[in-house]
Amino acid sequence: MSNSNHWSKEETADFSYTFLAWYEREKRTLPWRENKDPYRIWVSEIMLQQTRVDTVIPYFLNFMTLFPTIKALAEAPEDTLLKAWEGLGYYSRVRNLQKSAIQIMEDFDGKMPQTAAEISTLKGIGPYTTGAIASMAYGLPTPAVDGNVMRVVSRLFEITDDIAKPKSRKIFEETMQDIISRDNPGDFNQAMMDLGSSTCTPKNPSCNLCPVNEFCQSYEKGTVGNYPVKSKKVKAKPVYYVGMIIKNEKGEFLLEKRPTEGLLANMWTFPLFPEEMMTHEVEVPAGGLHEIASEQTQQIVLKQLQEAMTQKYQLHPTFMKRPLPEIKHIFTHLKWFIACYYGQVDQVKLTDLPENCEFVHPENFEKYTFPGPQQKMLAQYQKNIGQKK
DNA sequence: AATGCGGGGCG
DNA sequence: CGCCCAGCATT
Repeated sequence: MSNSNHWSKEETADFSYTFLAWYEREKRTLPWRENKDPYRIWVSEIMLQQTRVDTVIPYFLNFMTLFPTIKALAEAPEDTLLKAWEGLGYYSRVRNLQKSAIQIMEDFDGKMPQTAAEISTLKGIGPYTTGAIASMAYGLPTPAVDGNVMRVVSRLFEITDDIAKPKSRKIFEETMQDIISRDNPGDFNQAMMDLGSSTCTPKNPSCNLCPVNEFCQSYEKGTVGNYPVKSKKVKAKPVYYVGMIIKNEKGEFLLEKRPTEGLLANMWTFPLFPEEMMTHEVEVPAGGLHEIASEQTQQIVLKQLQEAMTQKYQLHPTFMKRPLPEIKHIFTHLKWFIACYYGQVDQVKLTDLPENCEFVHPENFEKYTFPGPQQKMLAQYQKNIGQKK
């Protein structure tokens, strides 16, 4: 965890002085830095979300020509607006921008609200953008914590909180709250972001050129490379299954016990088959098996289901034509997608079932351990089929 | 806490 | 070419 006391008053003042002097010398000339017009700052900050400065500049200039005021933005026709954003991506940003402009016309008398609390009520403005506008336009000492700032601050104070976790943002906001310049919070925030993009870069930071390296704890210790701590979200690997929900004439369901080792060991599920076994002859839509449009393709899949059931269980179910909507279940390292087919069998001959399989009545399900995916399959069945007769 | 949104840069 | 990036809203 982070320490809560960072620098003495003197060190804090010393840092601000050095840092702001550097910013004054080195800051880039950008169209939205010409003045402190809150509208310009707002639009630029929205455009800069997930978008590089060089990309934003021409869009910003064009946007300001087309919609020079909040009122003009609020009244802009949808197609003109979208056209002005074309190519920037994340189009909900521009829709929210206009929603907020309308909100400002109606609730704030056409003037940008001037407190952090009010600014943050606007659509598309979260914690970062609130801090950016409040500090840059109104001189409020509000942190504006984005990825750059978390990186810089984590190195300055050797903060080990994982910046990939949403709740870590709070730690960095508190740290910024402690060190932000009360005299010039807007430039302080912008200096943080400039430093992060120019010098205190993710890879190969230019510490020897850094204006504040004498304040940097990780630089002093030679541990800059350890920061920020950022967990890689190990992408859960997708695995596709077909689930068989087989009911016999006594109302019992076929359950299968999983192997004694490995994932979900010894737990019970409806039989699961790797999807490829059913679909090696067909193309599966992105949304899963239940989105197969062609009757013919469905028939091929059904035929494969039949063969699989015969081979493994000596059962000959009558299947529904389409599977239930695909179920998702996320493990740490795997993401299961299961398309369940419901089928009925007449035969009650149990002798041919494999040893790890049983027909079980729902009354007795509580005696069996069901893992998450099985709970979801069961719920999906009950929702779609279990009710109706 | 996890996911979708859309481009661009990078290996 | 696929992988990763990162604020915000939504769920």
